[in-house]
Amino acid sequence: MQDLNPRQREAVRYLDGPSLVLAGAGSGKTRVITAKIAHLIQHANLTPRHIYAVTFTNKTAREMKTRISKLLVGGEARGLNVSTFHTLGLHMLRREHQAAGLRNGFTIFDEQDVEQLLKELSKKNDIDKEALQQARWRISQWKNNLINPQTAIQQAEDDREAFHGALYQAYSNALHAYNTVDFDDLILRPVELLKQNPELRERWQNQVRHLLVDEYQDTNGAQYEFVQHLVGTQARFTVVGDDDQSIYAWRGAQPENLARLADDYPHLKLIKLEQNYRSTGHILNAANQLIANNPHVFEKKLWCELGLGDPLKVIACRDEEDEAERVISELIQSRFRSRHDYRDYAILYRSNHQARPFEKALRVHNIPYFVSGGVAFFSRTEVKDIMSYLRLITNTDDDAALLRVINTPRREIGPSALEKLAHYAASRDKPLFDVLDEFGLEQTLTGKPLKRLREFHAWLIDMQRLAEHALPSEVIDRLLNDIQYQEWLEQSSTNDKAAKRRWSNVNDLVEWLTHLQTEEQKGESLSDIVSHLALMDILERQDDEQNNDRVTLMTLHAAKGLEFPHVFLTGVEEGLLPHQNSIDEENIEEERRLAYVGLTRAQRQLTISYAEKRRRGGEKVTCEPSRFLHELPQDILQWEGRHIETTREEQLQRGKEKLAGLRAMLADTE
DNA sequence: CAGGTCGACATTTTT
DNA sequence: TGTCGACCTG
Repeated sequence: MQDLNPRQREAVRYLDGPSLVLAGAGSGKTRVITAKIAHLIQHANLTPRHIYAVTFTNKTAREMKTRISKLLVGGEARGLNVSTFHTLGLHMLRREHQAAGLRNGFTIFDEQDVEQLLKELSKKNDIDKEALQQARWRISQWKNNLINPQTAIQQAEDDREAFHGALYQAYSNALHAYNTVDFDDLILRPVELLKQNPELRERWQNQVRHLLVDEYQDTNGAQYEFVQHLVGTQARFTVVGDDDQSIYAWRGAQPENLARLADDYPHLKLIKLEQNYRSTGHILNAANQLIANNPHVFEKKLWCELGLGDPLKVIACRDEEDEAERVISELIQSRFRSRHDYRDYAILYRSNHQARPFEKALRVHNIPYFVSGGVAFFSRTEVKDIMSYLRLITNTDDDAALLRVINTPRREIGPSALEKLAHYAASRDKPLFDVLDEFGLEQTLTGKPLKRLREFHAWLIDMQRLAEHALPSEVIDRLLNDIQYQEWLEQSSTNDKAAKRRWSNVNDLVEWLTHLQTEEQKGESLSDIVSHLALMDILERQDDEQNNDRVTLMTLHAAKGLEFPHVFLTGVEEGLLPHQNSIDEENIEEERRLAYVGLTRAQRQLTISYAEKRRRGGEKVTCEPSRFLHELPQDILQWEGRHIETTREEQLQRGKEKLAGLRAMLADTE
């Protein structure tokens, strides 16, 4: 408590009702949340298991957990619930699966499964990729607003909406048949349960005695209601957010939920945290001035006591390779000067593919690095293959998983056999797996294909039996061995290197799986682990392993909530940041917030870079420096490189500075 | 049914 | 860059 400023202390102590903490970047909001949890346990007599804290990423959830246990003595934090919205929803669905109409061991559909299924369902309509995306997006939007298929169909006003509605209906039916849920369901279904079932609602409201929500500006409509129903009329909650850091509107987040809260809870206590503890003055000024270009619901001005610090450096580069080279050499020099660790540096970018050149340059210079990017890992075919196998073992109704693995590695079960199988299963109104050993199947399938299908069925039954009593790690070992997956990778990959890399990805997966089974003392079942994996509750853990002195590479989205002494904000160009799509959709404000998030990650040193030419698709395109660059206070920018508007004075100045820098370095070595 | 080859392809952000 | 799909042949 002594470490907190008066505002923060107020936020921690306030227990009389609902409260909203408007926390600017670096204002110590995580500190407030963790301190409040400790306070609730130590001074408000709440048992940890009645306290729920919700964050948006698994990483922050984990971080919060460790910070709280450091704050509390011994096992005082035991039983505390810190998780993402989706994990909380999953836990609720698990516990209440009967009420939700789900069978035990239900699985989670990921983005690709969803897309595949929608494609299958809309096959006869012959729609292109674009239209498919649109349908998916529309359905997700409906779900985020708690609109069911019937209502969607009723409200449809044109043909397209009607089509989407019908697809939504068919999609929901299919998910039900497969005993699966999608990501949106993890919020939607719990809300429905709470809404429709008074007994269940009361039980949960009694369970959740205080709810804390981090990054509240990123909640969507369904999540808003989730919170509402969990806290009930008692409304004992603390939500923390910052409208300037709302960067997930594209995913259905409604930053207006912040304002809506004040309407729904008239007694809402509003507390603003405006002192920034993270960044030096120049960095903060730049961020403040940039974000001032956005309209604001809540006025807020960040200030700090850390002094002005170094000016911001801007590096103009020839192309993306040049950018990578210059950023890395800047990093090397800086590290040499300041004797910082590699872990003190972060390279941030708008989109994932920008990481490549940096990775290459870092490898050339032998600098350890870490790319934070969970999705990429899980969309790898080898990872998806194994995941699908595991899913199928825990839930044989999961047709999507079955279709993915039934002929991988090759089992000589081709499209025509599958076509017949699917047809037969549809006529029997049963999951694919269930009809594999039916006699009736012999009407349509004979000979080798039939034999193969039967073999597959028998093998899977075996695996299921094994899964019942063996450890998850034993199951996966047996699986990889039975299907000869390493050999399959070797022969299906284009070259040895790729095969090796893919096999090592599989091993990573296995490693995390074993990790989950041993570390989490709960003794997780295979099905628990499979859903954890689906929620990407792993991998992010990589960075807190032993040798974590590495440079961090990540997207701006992934960087939210983190801080680094030195930050490189790269690819600051029109079309990239702001992204072209956002320019087209005239959604510059969110991009500006994204840039704001990037700027405010830096503690001491901020370097901005952009390329004048960049490879886009096939050919090189000329790029303009981002408009956001012009919105920064120009007098604190220190340009370097081939800036078009460079005046002679600036050139001279730069020369001098370079010399001074070299001298400093020399002095350093002596 | 498997496997090879060729050519097109397109690259926002994540639970 | 490498990933995906279409197409053809054995």
